[in-house]
Amino acid sequence: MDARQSDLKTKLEIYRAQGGEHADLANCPVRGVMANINGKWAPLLTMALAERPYRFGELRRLVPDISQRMLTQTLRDLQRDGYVRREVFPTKPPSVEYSLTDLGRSMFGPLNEMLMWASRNYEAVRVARARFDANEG
Amino acid sequence: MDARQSDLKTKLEIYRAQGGEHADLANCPVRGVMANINGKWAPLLTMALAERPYRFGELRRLVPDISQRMLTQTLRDLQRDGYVRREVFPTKPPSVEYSLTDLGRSMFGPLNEMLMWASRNYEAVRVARARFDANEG
DNA sequence: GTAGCTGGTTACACCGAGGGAACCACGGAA
DNA sequence: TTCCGTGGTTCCCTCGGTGTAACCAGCTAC
Repeated sequence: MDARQSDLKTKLEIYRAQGGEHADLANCPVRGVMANINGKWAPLLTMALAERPYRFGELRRLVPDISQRMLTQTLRDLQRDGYVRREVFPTKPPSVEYSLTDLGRSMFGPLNEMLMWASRNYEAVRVARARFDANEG
Repeated sequence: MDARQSDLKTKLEIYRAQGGEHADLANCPVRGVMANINGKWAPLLTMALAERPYRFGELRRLVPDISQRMLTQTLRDLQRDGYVRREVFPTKPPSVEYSLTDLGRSMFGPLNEMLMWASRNYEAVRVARARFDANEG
């Protein structure tokens, strides 16, 4: 009936129709991609690797408040999704270098725009939060 | 020493220097902004409101698998950060309309680019995951 | 011999995001 | 009178993301 109204609505209906019975929005494939991109440390590590390749220990020293466990796990998740390439060099002791793939660099484009938006506007958000909280109590 | 190397490194040092003692990267203000943007339902609701204003019940019917609790909470978080405006109309029964603010529309730009990237590339990510998992077991 | 660096893995605990269901007040309709 | 629709709120519970600490193998330097 109303063309403007049916935009997102029909998108959602199409998505549900494609996916069959279990096509709830909670399991949308876009969500599955976003989840790994937006982990607690993934954006920061992606930023670092977008600049140049880093070795494991270098990343560890660059970001001191990440635990070794989460550094390993986040890098593995990024590697699994195809954003990061892991290369082992037979030095003594063996060293491991992480670098962005083409897919990773492609992903970093929009991610970086989000991050830059946040760093430009976090002050406005802080003000909005303060005003909201003031009108509460 | 090496100009290329010092890029992110010096940024992080500057950030730590600004923030004093408690300036760990885990509490970076950019993180605080990103957290509310990347909630489970926030991107979907922002997409809906970027299209046109919606009433509470409309959003509820548009996204059936969100619980009423999370719809209320997510909308309130978005409102608190200044992305969403909440207006009550004295109809019978009273209705509540949610719409994007200018800040919200500004935020939706880069968010939408991330979402579009994900919807263009989730197949590549799925393939990368499958290959990674195959080389594991 | 003992300590330290390389890059991990594993067991354990915590806590906060999110889900489910019940409840609320108000008014209209059958 | 009872039910439904409006837009919430509150309690309780689960689960997964994250942190802490200990442990591992191999080689080097003191």
